[in-house]
Amino acid sequence: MGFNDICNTGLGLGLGCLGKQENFSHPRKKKKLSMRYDHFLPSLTLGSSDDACKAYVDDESVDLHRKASSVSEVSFFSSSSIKKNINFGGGEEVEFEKVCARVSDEEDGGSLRKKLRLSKPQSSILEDSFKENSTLNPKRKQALADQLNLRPRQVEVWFQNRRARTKLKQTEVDCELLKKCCETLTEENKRLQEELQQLKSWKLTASYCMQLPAATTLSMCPSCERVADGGEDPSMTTSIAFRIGMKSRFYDPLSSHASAACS
DNA sequence: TTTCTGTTACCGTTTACTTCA
DNA sequence: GCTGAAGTAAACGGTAACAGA
Repeated sequence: MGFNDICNTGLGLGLGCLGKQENFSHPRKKKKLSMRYDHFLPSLTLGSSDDACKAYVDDESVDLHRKASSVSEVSFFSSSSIKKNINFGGGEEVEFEKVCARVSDEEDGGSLRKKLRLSKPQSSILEDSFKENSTLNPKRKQALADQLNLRPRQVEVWFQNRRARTKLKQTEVDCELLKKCCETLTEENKRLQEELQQLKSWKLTASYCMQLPAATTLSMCPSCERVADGGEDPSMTTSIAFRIGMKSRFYDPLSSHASAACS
């Protein structure tokens, strides 16, 4: 498939971006000028009557592709772009990216987004670097960009996205933890409510027993259901049970799943 | 010293694209 | 082959820190 086959290239040849080169590394500047990043890239535009086919001759990418690299299997513009070698004046052969825009409503003034897919070596190097330090300084950014044949801005964006992913994952983990904690507390609350009901009913029984001083009373722990000899003093039974109930209020569901009421 | 302006880095959100089931 | 969901690179708007005038 040839160049012309793809773009059905017409005769229009335009040089995009009249801005200065130094603007490229100043993302904030581009915002102030209300222009998309793409529009700052010096570009050759090959016009066609129907399709908007643009050829980007990004100074940076030209420079990048001059470099030979072990990780040069860069999957730039994977499906919607082709690479082509052309000769510039002095015969120097330069590889550049030619991106054929989709024919869409983005055509006038719209964005032409180029989807980059990082290769595995690139990703793993970035991952390794991220593990070392999740933030970038300019020197490190440039070094990585050089190493990976990417623009510093791409490295920066990758780190931003990576941090966002990490944060998202951590949020998910925290969410799961809180969910479990909530379930545990709900269960514990339910159990304590039942215990409270039992204690209330026991209190009634105890008051009844107090009217029968000679009677022997037994008490049963509502949690473990062990029967204890309430002994000689029925009022003690009540107070012990009450103390047990009080203690359970300080049960920490995160630190222990043991019965709170039985220690 | 304070204020203003420009630059840089980062974040949260959104968009556009790719991959995969 | 089509479609929707998930993943992700990139863009955008906002903010804060910092340096220099």
